[in-house]
Amino acid sequence: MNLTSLGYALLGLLSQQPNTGYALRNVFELTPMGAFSSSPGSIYPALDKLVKLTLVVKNQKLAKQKSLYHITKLGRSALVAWLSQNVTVSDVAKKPELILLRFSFLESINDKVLTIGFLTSFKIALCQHLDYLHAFMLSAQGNQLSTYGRLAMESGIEQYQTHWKWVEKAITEFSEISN
Amino acid sequence: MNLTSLGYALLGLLSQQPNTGYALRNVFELTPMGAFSSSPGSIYPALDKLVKLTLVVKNQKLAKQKSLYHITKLGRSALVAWLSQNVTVSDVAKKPELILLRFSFLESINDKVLTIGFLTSFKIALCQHLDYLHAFMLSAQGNQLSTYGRLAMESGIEQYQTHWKWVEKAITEFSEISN
DNA sequence: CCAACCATGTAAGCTGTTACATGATTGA
DNA sequence: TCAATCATGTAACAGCTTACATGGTTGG
Repeated sequence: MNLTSLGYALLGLLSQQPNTGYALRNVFELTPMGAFSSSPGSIYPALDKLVKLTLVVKNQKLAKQKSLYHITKLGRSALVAWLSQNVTVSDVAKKPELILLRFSFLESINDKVLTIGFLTSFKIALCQHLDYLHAFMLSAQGNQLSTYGRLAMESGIEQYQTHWKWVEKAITEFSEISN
Repeated sequence: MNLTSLGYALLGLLSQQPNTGYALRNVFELTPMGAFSSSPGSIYPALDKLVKLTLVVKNQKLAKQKSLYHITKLGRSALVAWLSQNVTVSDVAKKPELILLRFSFLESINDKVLTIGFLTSFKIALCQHLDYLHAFMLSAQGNQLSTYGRLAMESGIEQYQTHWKWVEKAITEFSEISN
């Protein structure tokens, strides 16, 4: 059951509450989730695909020409499967923005142990990737970097360090929450 | 002359030195530029397109079955046009990773004024986007965030703040460099 | 000589983009 | 009533992914 990022984003939003296609478009249009496309040409076909896979159902209950999408049990389990995967070094290196999206959808499951496990895997992957970046800086290729290249590398490293501090803070917050 | 991110990435790498398709693949495979696909099915068609647009030329000088790509004057001017654009809020919100890529390619031009202008536009766009995110947190939607949503938002804000500190540092470094 | 790697290419299929198109509802 | 916005769709096209395919070169 492999969906695209957009498919999972829609599934995650529908796990929070049933919604119309138009309202989902507005989430991408008007909130900080703006990295996803809000064009009808992407949203409606993506929703159609979720319906075809029976991960969501389409209810025509509202005013004509307006339909609500609900997540199904199968959809919820597909979402949980996606959210439960440990964060890998590849996730950190290639699609860091998806990690925070997955984290925010973990709210729908609201399982303290699962959340802390997720954050811990994120932390480990960050450590590994930071090790790789530091090693790269010390390698032959790293040594011949110009001012531009060095500054760009430093920017990347600072970003991951910021993530690392955040993850520490987040783990602490969840560890302190009553079960 | 609108290329995809991959097209610009290849053009930028070729502005540094002529290279083979295979070597370019290895850049995406083996260095921190790993967010781009290194598969032959993406690289070779993208290079073909650059050749068709006469932004690069293909030289069969080396051992048979191995060919070098060189950037042309037209290619260099297309790259400069891309790099010279001011960073917008939309760039910051939707594709932050491209901003640092563009910065690192500014090395090929090596123009202090242009570089500082680029960094300044980045800084301004960051300020605007941070204002937007803070306003969102204080809005009705921001106030009803759960622990998960709030932490995810904080992560985003911290990332942009880290960029802001980096940009301040980078501007200072370039301002101090002898002309 | 054989495995591993170098080096390039192509074809099928899916996704997303852009642009266009339609009709309903709401507020001035 | 008229414009703006709500709400959904579709068709053409470009791009990337995956998988497959081919042949050259190098080192043990």
